[in-house]
Amino acid sequence: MTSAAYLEHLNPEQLAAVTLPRQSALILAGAGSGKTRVLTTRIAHLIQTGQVSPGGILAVTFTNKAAKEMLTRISSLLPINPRGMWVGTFHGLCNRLLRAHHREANLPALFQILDSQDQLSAIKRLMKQLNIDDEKYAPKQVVYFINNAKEQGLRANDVEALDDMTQRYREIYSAYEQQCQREGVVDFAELLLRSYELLQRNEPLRQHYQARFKFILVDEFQDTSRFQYEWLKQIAGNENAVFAVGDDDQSIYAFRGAHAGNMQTFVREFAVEKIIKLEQNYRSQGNILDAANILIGHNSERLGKNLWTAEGAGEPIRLYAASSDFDEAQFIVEEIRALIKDGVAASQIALLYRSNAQSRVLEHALFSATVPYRVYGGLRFFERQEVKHALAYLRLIANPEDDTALLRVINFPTRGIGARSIEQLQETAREQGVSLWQAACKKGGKDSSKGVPAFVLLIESMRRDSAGLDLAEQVEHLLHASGLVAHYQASKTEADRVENLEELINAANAFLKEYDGERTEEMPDALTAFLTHAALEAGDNQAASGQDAVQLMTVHAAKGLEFHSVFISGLEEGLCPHENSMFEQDGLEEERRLMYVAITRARRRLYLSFAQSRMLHGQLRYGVPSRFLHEIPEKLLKPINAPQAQAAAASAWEEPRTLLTPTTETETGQTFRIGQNVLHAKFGPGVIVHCHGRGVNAEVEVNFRQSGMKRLALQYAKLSPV
DNA sequence: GTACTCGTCATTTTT
DNA sequence: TGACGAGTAC
Repeated sequence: MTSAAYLEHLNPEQLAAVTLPRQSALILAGAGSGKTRVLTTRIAHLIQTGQVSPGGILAVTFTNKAAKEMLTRISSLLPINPRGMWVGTFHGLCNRLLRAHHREANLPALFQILDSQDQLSAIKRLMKQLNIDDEKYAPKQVVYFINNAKEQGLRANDVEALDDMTQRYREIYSAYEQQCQREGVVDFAELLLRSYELLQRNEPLRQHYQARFKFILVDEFQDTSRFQYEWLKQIAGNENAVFAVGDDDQSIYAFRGAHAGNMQTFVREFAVEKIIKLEQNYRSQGNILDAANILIGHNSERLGKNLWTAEGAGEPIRLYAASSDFDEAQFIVEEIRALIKDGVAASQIALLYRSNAQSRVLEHALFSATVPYRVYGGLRFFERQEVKHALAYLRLIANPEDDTALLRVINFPTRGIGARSIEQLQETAREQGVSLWQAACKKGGKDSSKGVPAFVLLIESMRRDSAGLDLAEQVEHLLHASGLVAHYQASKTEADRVENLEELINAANAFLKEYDGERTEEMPDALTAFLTHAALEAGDNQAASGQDAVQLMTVHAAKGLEFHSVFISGLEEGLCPHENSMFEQDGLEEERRLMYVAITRARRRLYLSFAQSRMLHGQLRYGVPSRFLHEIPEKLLKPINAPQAQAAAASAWEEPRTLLTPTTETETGQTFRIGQNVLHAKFGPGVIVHCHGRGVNAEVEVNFRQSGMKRLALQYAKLSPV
């Protein structure tokens, strides 16, 4: 057979990547360079040429959406059943592994997954029980501590506690571990850690999977965390080929643990010989790419890459200097109307901003002008209060020992079980070392028409009555039996929640259809599968779809998307780059990457705008154009409202007075400034957060990556700039 | 239990 | 400015 059809129309680099022999490789895939295509075509190619059967493929993505798209595209290339392949998110794959080997992992067959909300409430509950002052130890901090420890592969016992605070945290962590184990629940971080430990401990199992997954492919490799990388290493073993696709310039998730440095580590540890760069861009026109290339060129920590296009330069980038945020919004709305009038679909116009708070003015202006729009972000379907309540009833049917679920609905809708009764239950449960459910059952007796005994009866009857029903019928039954529907129907303010409850029935139905098609040995029953699905995949980011509407979202949310026209608003110092980023390790470079991602979303037309004044936190703030605007060559920009915009573009960048970064000077004349990255002999890398005094009195406060905040006298401390 | 007030807080977010 | 949680009053 000559070259297969699916290999046609690939450029030489893409072709090289797709047909690479079995070896570990790094594909540096620039924005719009066809990375998903390369990934999916490679998988198809590997199978088609008989190098591997579907079962030998493991492909990891970061979002369920990406995983789904990958599967769809593979199916369109090959008439194979993709069931045998393991394609999914890290968490999804871990779940699959743990379901298949729950006994070896010391988990119940029907273990449930806690989402972030559930985890936080579990921690709050635990802390109340342990009588820990939540003023002194904020539950959110505790969650952070635990997740952070797990991300480093540490159990409570492994955490080194040098101070009282950490000691306390560790105690809570330990109690939390026990609580989860008792209830048969795992949080997101636990999925990873547990499956990692399982493979590490269980050699036959590890060898089994290492022998099975001959080809491992990772999407968005720059977004992997340190632990996810370790996880990959373990499942890959020494023999298998890891095909990592990523773009260090689009690494914008360091704040949630992404470690782009994994790319270099990967090259070293997997002895990567082939680094293939995909630099031809099929999305944007020349001027947009030039701006993006030059901007990102200001970053120092790069693997290096330059996007190019076979298309022409296209339109210039439009720059608008607004007098206020209000003015900026007005301008944008006018331009949008003009674009729509010119025939651009509203859904092909994106309005991007750095932080969600900025959307308000824009929404207001769009609304007033009756331009249809759609805002991304906010609560997702399975995170909604009413849906979580319904799911809690489902969870109780699946596993009554689930205390989190029980507490959520024991008195919702209200049925006269007050804080007092709940405390009593908790006390009994603790004394006897049993679940709340068991404590509730024991409480029975006297009057079973109300209170806790009635609740026990309710749950039991629900379980009995829904036994023969299919999933969707179960959901429907419980919605009514629990009184949830009646409760919301009776409410004046929350009646619209009923719709979402009805939607949940649809979701169950839809899930059932898919699930029946690929029932696997790992998933014992539809109910647990559905609950897992709900926890692992929180659903669409609201905003009613369907209508052709302008898309509003943060730059983060826009990653991976593309639009005919893009507006990047709020390009002011302090907003973009965000002021807080100055206190973070390599914060400015990450902000620049964010800007790079924003720019590369545009195919044809790009608008940049900033406002000289803006309402922020209820106060009027005067801003200075972002330094990123100055990094884009003037010749690419077309100032819309000269001379302000012209002046903004032309003037050389100066450190704005409002953000004037204080410096301090040592005796020896060495200067340090806020935001600077430094290296300490003992504490390692960190970033300067405050400066005080000068000469022999010079002091700095440094936020160290490992050891946190430290105050150092420069006279003694050995601090060197990085 | 619900409705109100007060105080606090304020990037980015997937699983 | 405005959203949210905690606490208080009925």
